[in-house]
Amino acid sequence: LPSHSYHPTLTGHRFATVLLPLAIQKPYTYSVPPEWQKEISFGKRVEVQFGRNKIYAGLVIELSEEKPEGLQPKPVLSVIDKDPILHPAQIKFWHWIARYYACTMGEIMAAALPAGLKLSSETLIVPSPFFEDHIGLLKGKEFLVAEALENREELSLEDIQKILGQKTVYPVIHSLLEKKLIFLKEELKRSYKPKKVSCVRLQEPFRSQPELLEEAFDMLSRATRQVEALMAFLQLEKKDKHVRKSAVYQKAQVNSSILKAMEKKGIFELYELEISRLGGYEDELTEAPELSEQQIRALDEIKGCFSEKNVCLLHGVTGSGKTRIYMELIRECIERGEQALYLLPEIALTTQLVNRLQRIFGDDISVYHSRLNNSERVEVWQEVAKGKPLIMGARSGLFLPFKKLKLIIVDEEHDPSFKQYDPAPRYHARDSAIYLATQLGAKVLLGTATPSLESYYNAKHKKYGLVEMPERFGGIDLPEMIIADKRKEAKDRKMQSHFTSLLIEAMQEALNKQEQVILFQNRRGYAPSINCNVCGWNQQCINCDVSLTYHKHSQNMRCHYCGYQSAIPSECPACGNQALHLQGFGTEKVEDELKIYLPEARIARMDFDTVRGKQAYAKLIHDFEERRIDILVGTQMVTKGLDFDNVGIVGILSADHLLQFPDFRASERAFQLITQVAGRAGRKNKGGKVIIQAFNPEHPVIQEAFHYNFQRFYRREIMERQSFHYPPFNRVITVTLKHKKPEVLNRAMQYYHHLVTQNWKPYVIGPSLPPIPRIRTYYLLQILIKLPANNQLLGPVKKHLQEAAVKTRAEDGCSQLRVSIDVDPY
DNA sequence: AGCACGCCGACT
DNA sequence: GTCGGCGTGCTC
Repeated sequence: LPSHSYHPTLTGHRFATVLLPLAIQKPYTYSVPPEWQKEISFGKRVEVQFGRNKIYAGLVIELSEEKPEGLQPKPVLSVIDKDPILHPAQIKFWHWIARYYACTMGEIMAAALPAGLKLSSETLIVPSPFFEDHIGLLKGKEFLVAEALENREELSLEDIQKILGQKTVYPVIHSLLEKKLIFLKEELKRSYKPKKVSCVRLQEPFRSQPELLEEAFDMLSRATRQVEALMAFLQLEKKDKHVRKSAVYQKAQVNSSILKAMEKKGIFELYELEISRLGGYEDELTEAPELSEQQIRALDEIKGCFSEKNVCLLHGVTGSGKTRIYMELIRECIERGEQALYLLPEIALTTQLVNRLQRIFGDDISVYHSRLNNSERVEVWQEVAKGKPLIMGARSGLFLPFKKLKLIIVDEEHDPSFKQYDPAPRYHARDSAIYLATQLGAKVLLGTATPSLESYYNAKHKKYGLVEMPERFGGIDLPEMIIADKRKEAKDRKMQSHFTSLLIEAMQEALNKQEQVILFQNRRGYAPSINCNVCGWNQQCINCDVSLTYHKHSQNMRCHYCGYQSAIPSECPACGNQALHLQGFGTEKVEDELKIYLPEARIARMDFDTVRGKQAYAKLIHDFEERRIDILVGTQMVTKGLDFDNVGIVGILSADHLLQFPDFRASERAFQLITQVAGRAGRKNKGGKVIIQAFNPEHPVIQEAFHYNFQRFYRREIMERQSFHYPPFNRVITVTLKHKKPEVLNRAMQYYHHLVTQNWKPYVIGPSLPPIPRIRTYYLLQILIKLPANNQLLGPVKKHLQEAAVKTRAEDGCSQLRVSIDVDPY
């Protein structure tokens, strides 16, 4: 056939592959009606029907001319977005995550898009024109529904469930539909609405010809209030392009009827202005402080390294001023007209650091984290798409629709919260950032005082650049480390409950000098369990295989895995013994007992329980900054990125606990936590001290942290990893199967294991019971896959693991089985 | 995630 | 008999 055409033909895309905001395996294909073919494009959302009546906003990820075989595509109902909400690069990134982390595109869509962009319809029932004539004839449940409909105009399925007091509502609805008394209505819920304010401006000709205003004043000569309103407006207009109605009300003491009257006279015009929900930065901007010599050198080295490599690891001790270096790189990035992403562990975002950068970059920053509401997230999304220069975000910030992202900073690179555990996608933001950057031609800076073993290994082996900053900013010494031997003090009877005399005395001394104290204990609640010392009973959670933690403050027992709560047992239900005793200690107990030993100190606690409220975290930090708190007791929260001037003592109450996790990363975590929490001491003033309490002070990790000897820690730990075939030498994948019935789970695991070992026997370890074998009423079993790093088999293995999951679920009785695959389960 | 359909035990 | 709960399969 000739390639030219004699008649104009439709050149649009005729079929669209659409991702739906649902937990389903694959995308679906829809046809594109002619009227939408010009409008539709990659990355826009479309309104589509899925199933019998539901309507969703799906995302177009592919367009084609060919009709797919064996499908009868439904038509796209409309194109929702004027501009794409994503660029092709993002979808390419999603595809990579789906492959690498063995998850579905739908799961990524769920994680990536803010809720406000994931729309689905709600089914509503409304009365038909025949409704009135026939209600009289109805009886029973149909009558109840009809009666409610008479008063309410429309009912949701949930309403009907409530009216009938039962879950199944379809039989009743079908019967009413058949009798043609009702209609079903499906509408996409618009969850995001721009925020608007009412404004006032002059009507023409006054707006463009202010000299004519004389006439306006003449016209109003007898209406004094209106004259006042006009004068107020003219003053306000000098300061602000858009004058708000409310501002005029306030300034001229007038109300809406006056403005309406002036609108009729042709003077004012009222209009709605879309405004942002994201508060702008209002304070003065300041210059970043001078760079130190060390910082200048480090900056040079980083830039040198970026000329050859995409990734650079910045290893700088706590307080060396890494943030100042980020600022410089970000500034240069913004000056080139590019975008930068600053990734942080969630908890570090709500605080000091954001303010610090805002003082430099002002409104060039948007912040993206879990405390934003849905509308705010959509607005950040839109700002990023428009080219906002700097985004500070938690891990999900990676998914924002950047236009020209050229720099990603992963601060606190070692932090475990960069890895998402549940639900899928179980991705690591640091590793994903490196892929994304490579794809976009961007650079990645990993910053930390305690590099992860993987990153340091990669740097040592020249995969990443490596820049070291061994000194603190301003030549301040690293805080002095002191180990308090709990075993020895216990023997000498010098311990006061969980405090060594060394720690108590040091705290007392700090308080005398008006210095502040941070205490770290890695457990919340009062005591991790209550035990019977006769028969050994302790109270377990009804949903999980863990003991309940005693919370003194709220006077109950709680499960830290599912949130289950119960009363405090007064006696042992097994043997009737009334002398139950508390085992172990958490932050509540530390706080409580401090009040006894240091009664004059002002003590506050910072853990999951005290910072649940929206502002609680910020308030605690502020109070500590303002020195309204002397001693801050907390969990990991106190280790993350806090920067206080006046901390004289940091105490680690039980270093041994940190080493007890049943995980190959326990040592790494312990070293990082001790070093990080120690880094909170003496940041501005000299002479900060860190007191590490331990029963086993000789433990190599405690010794290495004590000597600030990262190198020795690294050498020892990397050898262990090598000899036990752990990362970075081997790749690890865990597969966890979950089911409510243990017998079904056992059978399913047997089959799954059988399928996997058929092909990959040498790499499979297990099945085994995980450390907590039952969580939230689900029984768990897992297998471990270990493969040499860079192994060609990695791809096929992951694919097979996914296929085996589908096959196992297809077995009799296994449809409720849940399979989670976790690649690099750090 | 819904929604339909089929199976099965509990009750009018 | 039939109502309602639950498991299973399918949706372009």
